[in-house]
Amino acid sequence: MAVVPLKALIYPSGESPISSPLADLDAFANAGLGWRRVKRGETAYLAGDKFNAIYGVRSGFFKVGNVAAMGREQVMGFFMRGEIFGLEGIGAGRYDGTATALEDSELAMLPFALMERMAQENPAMQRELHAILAREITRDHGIMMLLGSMTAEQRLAAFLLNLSRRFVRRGYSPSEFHLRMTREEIGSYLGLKLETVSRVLSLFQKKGLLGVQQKHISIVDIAGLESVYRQR
Amino acid sequence: MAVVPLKALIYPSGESPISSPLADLDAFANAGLGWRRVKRGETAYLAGDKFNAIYGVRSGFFKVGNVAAMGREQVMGFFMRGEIFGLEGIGAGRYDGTATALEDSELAMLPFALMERMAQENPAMQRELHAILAREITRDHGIMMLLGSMTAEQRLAAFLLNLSRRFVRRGYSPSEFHLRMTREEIGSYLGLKLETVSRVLSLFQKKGLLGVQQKHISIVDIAGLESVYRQR
DNA sequence: CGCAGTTTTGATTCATCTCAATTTGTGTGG
DNA sequence: CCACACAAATTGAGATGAATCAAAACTGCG
Repeated sequence: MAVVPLKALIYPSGESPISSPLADLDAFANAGLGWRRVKRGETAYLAGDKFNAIYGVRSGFFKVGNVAAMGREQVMGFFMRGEIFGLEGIGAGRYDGTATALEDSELAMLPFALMERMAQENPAMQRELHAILAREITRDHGIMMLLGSMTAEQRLAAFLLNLSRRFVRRGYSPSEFHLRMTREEIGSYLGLKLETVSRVLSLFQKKGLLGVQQKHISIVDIAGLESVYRQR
Repeated sequence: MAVVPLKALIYPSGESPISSPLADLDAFANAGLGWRRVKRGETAYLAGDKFNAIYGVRSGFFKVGNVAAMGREQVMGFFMRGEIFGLEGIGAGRYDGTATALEDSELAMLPFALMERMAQENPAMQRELHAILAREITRDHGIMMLLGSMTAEQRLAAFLLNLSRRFVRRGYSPSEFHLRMTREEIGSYLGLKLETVSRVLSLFQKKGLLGVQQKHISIVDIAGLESVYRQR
């Protein structure tokens, strides 16, 4: 049996944007694991769907959001190439959010039952799985921090710095990028209204921290952004 | 070897306030697992400590908080008997919060390496472990929802209803309880200032939803609270 | 190439914060 | 057991950051 590291299941070819202790594993290569194309605007799963797999982004960009009781959407996360989403489903056995592609994308499906079985037999795979879950917990705590105690400016600064770091790890420019999501989606993610997001972006531009051209962002002064984030 | 369900490690005697598919497992009983008394105001661990175990509350009440950069504390969670905390440590190998007892308490220490080893050999234990991690993710998402899109009144209502549900599961009254934490800690958890917490509590009282006597809360109108929570 | 969806910007309102004073409760030592 | 001191909670008044409502400008999709 061929030994296939997890990363190879997510990334098309040899590349490994994410550094993590990768498990040697074989079953995936054969097993029901599939790849799936999802076009912009289409969904990988809907809130309420039965949970069976987590997803790795091979290419493209996703949002996972939760349409709560009364129409208002809450975006729980954005995911780019090499990142994994769908973990919110594990608890209840159903996804509690809807995953929507923000651009034409490719997904690797990682059936959870299979992952569990493999983790059972392979300590490295187990570590990998726990790392994935732990990363999600850490990520969520960071967001709680943001939402619980930061101003609109700090939230936006943190958001942009976080995006920048993630882009850079994937080999893109840290300072020039294209937002795939609308102001409304950013706002939902950060607990702000779209007008506020727009205003703060304009403010940052006026302060000389950013260049903003609709969805094109260029970070002019990273240190400045960081100090906005830390201020107070 | 005696077969000991996980719950028995957390609860002193036979009782099982939490319903979950419990693993049959033995190693714990013998292994390095320990119990620990923590007095009110003392800590189970500090932010930055090396992560080695997660904790089950056998009795008492804990808060886990994160003193970010500039003095301002952010409370990430409150934990009562039968609940498990310390999971934030798994990701980085260090706890990123400080766990403080809000009353004299007893903790069960669950060494994580041991749990992983056991999960490796015992599918039921593995399921248990994943359930613990998944529950934390679900919990965090709920809090993100709160913080991202709810008013002060809705947050307080959700908080009280959540406490009530948790108390009831442990065999306490759903409508009469004693808050172990200060208004400031509640506020930090909910992304509000202590004065706001106090005001909203007073408002609820005036509306006839609650009786408030400092830390004694009696929920007079659960349905009313629920409708506050859902309103809009 | 036109139009719907998105973004920007302005004016105003409102919820929550901040600052401040008072009351109430709690733990400690005489 | 009482009294004192300190911490926690309540309440008020005013300031403020973000939301809301509204209009105009942009733009990229079909």
